[in-house]
Amino acid sequence: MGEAEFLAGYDPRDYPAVAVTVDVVALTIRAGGLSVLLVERAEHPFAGHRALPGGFVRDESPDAAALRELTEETALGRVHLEQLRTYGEPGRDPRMRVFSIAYLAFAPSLPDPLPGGDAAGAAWVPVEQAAGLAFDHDAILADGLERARAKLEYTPLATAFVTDEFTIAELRQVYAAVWGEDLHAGNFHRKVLSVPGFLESTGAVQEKGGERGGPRAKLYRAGDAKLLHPALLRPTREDGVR
Amino acid sequence: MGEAEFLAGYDPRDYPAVAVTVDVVALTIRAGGLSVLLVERAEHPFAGHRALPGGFVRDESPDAAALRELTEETALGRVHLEQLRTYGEPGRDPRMRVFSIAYLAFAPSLPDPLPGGDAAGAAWVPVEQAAGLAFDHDAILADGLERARAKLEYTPLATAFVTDEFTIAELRQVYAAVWGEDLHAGNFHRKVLSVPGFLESTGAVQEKGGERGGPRAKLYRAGDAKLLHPALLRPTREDGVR
DNA sequence: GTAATAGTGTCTTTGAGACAATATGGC
DNA sequence: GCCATATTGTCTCAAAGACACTATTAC
Repeated sequence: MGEAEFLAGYDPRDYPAVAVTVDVVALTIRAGGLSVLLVERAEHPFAGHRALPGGFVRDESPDAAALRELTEETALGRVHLEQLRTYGEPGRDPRMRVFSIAYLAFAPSLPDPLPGGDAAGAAWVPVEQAAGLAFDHDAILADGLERARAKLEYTPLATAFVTDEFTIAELRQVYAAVWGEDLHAGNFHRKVLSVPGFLESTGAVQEKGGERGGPRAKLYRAGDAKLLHPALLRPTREDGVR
Repeated sequence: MGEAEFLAGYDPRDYPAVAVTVDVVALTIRAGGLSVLLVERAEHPFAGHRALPGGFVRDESPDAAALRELTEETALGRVHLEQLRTYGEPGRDPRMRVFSIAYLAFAPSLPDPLPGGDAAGAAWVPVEQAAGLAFDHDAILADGLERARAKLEYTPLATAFVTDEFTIAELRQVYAAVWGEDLHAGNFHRKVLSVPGFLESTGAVQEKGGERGGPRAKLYRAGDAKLLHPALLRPTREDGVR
């Protein structure tokens, strides 16, 4: 049997029906805290519950589906999007077998969009208040947060949370918000500048100093490094995480 | 409409047919080199081509499906299995829309199984000879190798490649095989012993010294650390990977 | 005995982190 | 002037890596 005949005799309906969706953990920094984009579900199942934005994958790549779902909910500019992992336990959706390809998105802080998309009310919610989500979205969010915390260590992804030109203090606040720990300003300053390719000076300084005074900080752009060497390690948890 | 009526009126056949499979990048060390488990496809599409072992996900979790496909091809003992990522570009399988959840597996070196499973001939193939695979499996393999190399740095996963009790030299050969670089024996020895929870002494030594002489090495077991602190970093590529 | 290998010692360089000092600019 | 903040300086300690050395055992 050649491949042509094989394909002609092939009926996809012979296989049990499954669905594939994407769900997006979209993170941004708002008011100094890490926030996640959530929607309120209008339909069953879990009507009325909050959930991660997402939907069925159409005739498109999963990456494209994730970007489409994200821009349906909120107007994002530059956004970093990467695949997180896939969740497919039987029974995670009561309707049918659903596999969800989860994505992680980082976006610069947005003014205050509270986008009123077609899903009932999308909103940025501080991550510590995001619990009781629909389906297994609590677990997906937790995995996404852990991935984000780890990626800040050895990649320049913190720059995805800030505007094109930023100060080192703004970058430090990103690390502090994601890791949930304050970092020593002086040591952080010297360290990020010592990593080749992480930051690139614009030569300019801020228009004004801080709200309560202080010198005007220099402005930087993201450099061309894809990995940070040496890495910025998180302050040692009990050192020797068993 | 309540949830019960909703589910009653729900016909999965209303959705376009898609399939979900798992594909496994199973790695082991053989004759000092890193090898991957490949099968020869008996059926269209790509009949006669080599491919990663895999198959459809049944009424089971994706993790269980990956383990089942792996044990169908070869008798493995202890094996580490983790999800890699999901591949779902339209057109990656000519039959229908297929999403493949890829897994990464590490197994201790096996005597010489060349398992004769039901797929035509499964075999361990040195990774540098594994090219021209079916579907997008070349890319999946490349992603799996990169993940494996990175995970050796900050997790104790190298111990998944050796037997329960092992010498530090055996562990070093795992690193050398996966990273493709020789490591300094003395420094490696001191380093792995300095990482809390990585290795645990058994108190015993090898029965015999090396084939060409030398002292009998002490034996170790994997410790209880889940992360290595400090990490074992790869020898600096051009430092500052841009 | 010879050669290969396990394990240890030592030294240098780099980087992380604690802390201090200086300079700037909003109020 | 006052005070918060940006930036730089200094010191200490940990760790990576180069290299050398000793001890052990197969042949």
